[in-house]
Formats: sequence, C-alpha cells, structure tokens
Amino acid sequence: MNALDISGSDGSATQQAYRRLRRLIVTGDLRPGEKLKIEVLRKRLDTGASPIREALSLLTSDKLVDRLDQRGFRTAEVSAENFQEILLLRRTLEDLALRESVAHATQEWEENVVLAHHRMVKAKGSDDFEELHKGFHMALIANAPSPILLQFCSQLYDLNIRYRYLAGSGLNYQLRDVDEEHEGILQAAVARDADLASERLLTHYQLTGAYLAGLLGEGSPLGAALFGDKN
Amino acid sequence: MNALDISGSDGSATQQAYRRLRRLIVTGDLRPGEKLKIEVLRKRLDTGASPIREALSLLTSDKLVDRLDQRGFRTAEVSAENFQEILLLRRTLEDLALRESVAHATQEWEENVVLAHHRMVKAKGSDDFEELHKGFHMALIANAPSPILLQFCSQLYDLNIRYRYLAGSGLNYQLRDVDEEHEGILQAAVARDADLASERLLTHYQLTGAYLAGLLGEGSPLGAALFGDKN
DNA sequence: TCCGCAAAAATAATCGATATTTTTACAGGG
DNA sequence: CCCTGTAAAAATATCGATTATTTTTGCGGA
Repeated sequence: MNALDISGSDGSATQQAYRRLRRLIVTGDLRPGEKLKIEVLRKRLDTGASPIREALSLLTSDKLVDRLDQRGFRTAEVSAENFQEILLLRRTLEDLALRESVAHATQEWEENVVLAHHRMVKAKGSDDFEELHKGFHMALIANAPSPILLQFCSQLYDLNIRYRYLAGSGLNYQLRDVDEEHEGILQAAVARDADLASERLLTHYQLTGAYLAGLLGEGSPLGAALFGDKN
Repeated sequence: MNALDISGSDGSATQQAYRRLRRLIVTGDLRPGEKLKIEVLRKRLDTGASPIREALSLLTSDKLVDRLDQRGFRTAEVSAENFQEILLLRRTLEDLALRESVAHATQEWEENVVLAHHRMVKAKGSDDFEELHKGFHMALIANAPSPILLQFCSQLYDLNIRYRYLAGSGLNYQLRDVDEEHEGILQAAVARDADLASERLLTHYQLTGAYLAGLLGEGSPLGAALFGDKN
C-alpha cells in the first residue's frame, strides 16, 4: 500500500523474489553455475513463475545470473580471473568515487559516514554485519555526484562479497585488524583528506584481496573445489 | 508460429522485444521519461505481455528504463548532469580498457581492429554506421582481459549515443574531421603505442563531448527542450 | 472555487494453462 | 561397441485471463 513500510517486508512479489534470490546467490546457498529451474524456485519461494522469471532477468544484469537463451537461467560461474577482475575494478572505481565524494564533502555526508561506521562496529559478529559493512563502504563514497559510478561500485561489492561467502563466511575478518583499517579510513575521510583516505582504502582492499586470493588461489583446496570441479 | 519475422531475427520473443525496445529508446523514438504502457507496447511490437515485461526488466539494468514499483516502467530521464557523468565515466573506463587492450595485443586483435575500422569507414552515411562505429570503438578495447569492464563501456556507449540521437541524429559528424581522429587512434593502436592511442581517444571524446554539450547545454534551445520541458 | 472522498476506469502484476524447445532415453544400423 | 536418428519426457517460453493496485473521474459539502 504505502511506500513507507521499510521493514524489509513488502513490495511486489517480483521485488521480494529479487531480494531473496539475490541473497541466496550472494551467500552461496545457490552454488556457482547451478541451474535455476523455475519450478523449483517457485516452490522454494512460494510464489508464481512470473515473479521468479522477472527477478532472474534483473539478476542477469547484476551479473549474478546467466541467461541461456531458451535454456533457462543459472547462477554465474566463478573463476580466479573473474575474482581478480572484480578486485581490480573495485580498486579503480572506488578510488575515483571516494575522491569525488570527499571533494564534495558536506556536514550531512560526514555525519552519515560516522553513523554508518558506528552501526557497523556495533553489529560486529551479528547477522547484520555484512549489510552494515557494505553500508559503511557505500556511505564513504555516497557523496560522489555520480549515481552510475555508485551503482557500479555497489554491484562490484556484491560480486566481491560473494567470493567471501564462498570462501567461508565471516571467518576472514578475525585474522587481521580490520577494525583499525576501517577506523583509519573513517578518520581520513572525516578530515577530508582524499589522498590519505584513498590510500588507506586501497591498502584495505589490497590486504583483504590478498587474503581472499590466498584462500581461493589455484593451489588451495578451496580454490580447487570452487574453480576446478565442474559438477 | 510467427513466420513474418523481418531481417533474420532470431532468438526468443523476449530477446527480440529487448532489441527492438532498446533501439526505440536509444534512437529517441520513445522519448525520455515517457511512460511505457505494457498494452501499448504489446500492440506496437505485436507480441505478448510477458516478453515485453521481461525485456523492460533487462533494459532497467542497462539504465535505459526505470522501474517504478507497482507503477510500471518509463524510459530513463535525461539531464545535463547525467550526460556529463556519462562522458566522465567513459573517458575514465575506456582509457583503462584501451591500455589493457593494447597491453595484451595480439595479431588477431589487431586485425579485428583494422577490419572494424574499414567497415565503419565504408558505411559512412548508411544506416549501419552507428552500429559499426560502436563496433570500432569496442574492437579497440576488446582485448582487455576484463569482461565486466567491457560491459560497462558498452553500456556507457549506448547511454551516450542516446544523447547524440536526441541532439539530432547524424548531423554532428559532419562538422569535425572525425575520420582523421579515428584514423589516428587506429594507427596508434596498431603501433601498440598505448599512451598515444589513449591520448587520441581521450581527445576524440573531449571534442565530441564538447560539441554535444554545446548542442545540449542549458543555454541552447535544444537543451531547454530536453531538460527543461517536462511534458 | 476548492478540497476530500468514493466509485469507476485504467493499468500493472500475477496466475494457470498451452505451445515450443531442449534434453534424455533408446532402438536400430554401421 | 559406438554412432545416429527419433520419440518421449522435461523444462522453458509464451499466451490469455484474473486479480490487485494505482490513477482518474465525478460528486457533494465546506
């Protein structure tokens, strides 16, 4: 009815299916390359075929789903190359976005960043953490007057986080002092030092990326299971 | 069933609808911000509601269509800000892509670029020119080992060309020696001089962008008609 | 004249059923 | 034993109709 019900619930059946399917794919509940049969999903999400089909169409352009003409849908494959590409693009685009964002800094933006950081820190360990972590990273760059760029960043974030889930959700945050890195980025951003903030952000990605790449690399058992085995 | 398909059309009804609608939007046949009623399009393209709806979903992620939950679809609005953003992102991403492409140069790639250029030149003035022009620009960067980046570039190209059509199709090619610019980019690319090729490509965009911006700028009658008038 | 409300019309979203295509299984021939 | 053509089964894509939602219209009252 009203557009005001924010509490995760409503929207059209299509929107719901979109969100739920997206989550299933990003978290790895639906494995890479898995065939997505309309009938199966229809039962699993307890909705009609049309919303499923439309949601899958939307996910196609997010690069989370591949559409094979006349042969239905399947989740996007993963590969070491794809992972590296995502890392590279993320570094490039978020660097750009962060600089633009800081360049247009306002008090409101600054406060939103602080708030997003606070919420993320507070949710450490909870189920909401991943979402709030994205919230913090998006808040940093949100002030860039460039909606398309922001959408690219958001999309790449989701593609990236999918690999993190595939590597084993959550565990990769404990081994480094990520908190301190986040804190450093926050400080630099609030101080409106674009160079410093950007440098710290890139370092943050570099470290996270290297860590994940290690887990997922060709040599590792996990990498072999993900990239080698085509069942 | 439908034997009356024109011009070697293949694929599902959805794919066809997607391509046709895309063309209608990019060329400005469907005006910016125009409401896209399923029933109207259904009759216009002589197909069912489902393919239309799915095609519109696909176009949504190309940023050519906006979806208003429960309120249907409409073509994306245009604005001076949006246009400038597209120009900026295109310069940034194609620069990156071109350098990557040249860095991985192969004979096959080189030949494809030459071929694409030849076809474009040959088609000057014909209806196919726009498509082949895109073909040339995409061929230049096609060797970048970065499918996501290439997809971003392709998407931005289409968003950009839409403004060119809105400004009055074709006319903007006559006033500058675009041929020579293309030729220069081609030479530098074939010589595998990434710096030079990139510089020429950016100049090319700079000039084209400035020209179009002039046509579409706030002060101009065309700009006012496009950006000011919300009918 | 200007709201506000309710009924009516228009439109979007969804469902159930049908047609089309792909996949699978299998028989016959090389 | 493997290849190939074909028929049955499964799955996808599409259609036509129904349902839900939004927008418009019309009317009365302030």
